[in-house]
Amino acid sequence: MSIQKVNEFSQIAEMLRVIGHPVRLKIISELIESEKTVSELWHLIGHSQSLVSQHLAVLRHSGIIKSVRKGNAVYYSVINPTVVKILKLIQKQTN
Amino acid sequence: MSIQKVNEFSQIAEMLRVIGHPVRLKIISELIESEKTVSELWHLIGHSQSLVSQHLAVLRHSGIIKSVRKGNAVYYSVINPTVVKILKLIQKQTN
DNA sequence: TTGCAATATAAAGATATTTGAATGTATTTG
DNA sequence: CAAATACATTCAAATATCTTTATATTGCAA
Repeated sequence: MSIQKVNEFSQIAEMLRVIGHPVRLKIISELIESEKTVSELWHLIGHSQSLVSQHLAVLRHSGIIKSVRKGNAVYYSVINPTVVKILKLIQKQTN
Repeated sequence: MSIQKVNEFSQIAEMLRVIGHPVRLKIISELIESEKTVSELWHLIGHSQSLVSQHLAVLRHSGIIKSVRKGNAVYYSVINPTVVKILKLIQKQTN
């Protein structure tokens, strides 16, 4: 097994671990529907602003979502296409 | 958001978290190719028997793999179809 | 420029996970 | 039956993650 392969596995595992958290999974599924601000997410999900913001930071640091500031608000959206595909796959399985 | 939905999210997140570990991801990808024993896995992956066995237990408890004893050896294989689909999806993205 | 609304970050404490080492349990073979 | 092989479990230490609380930053409007 090459070093490349090992790194690949680690990176993929890391991505799966990051999306493998109930709050983050919920955030992602909301953001796939449409981009949203922190306060929209926070109210939708029913957790504190701080908690949502911190999970958003985790998702951002791992390159799964991006943020764009529009005035006072910060809009988040999903940018990792693999994550989108995984979520859609899961939704298909679940329904 | 219904209680059902919340539980669904938690269950899916849990599954993703479990497969989101480098050793477990490697184990799963080996087992998708073909069922294997602990000692085959252990030598393939390059970790101790104990470590591989423990991760196999985690995967087994979460219903992702099953074990079948054939005499002295215990054969493991993947039984969760969603996990298989996710792995195949990722492999497609990666190559 | 002061104050407010929105968001981000830091620190701390609680909890969970990971790992290695040691030990236990089946099963086969001599 | 005893020894060897294959695998599982348990325990403790190290490390990582999660949540809460408090505080900081940023942009805007008055």
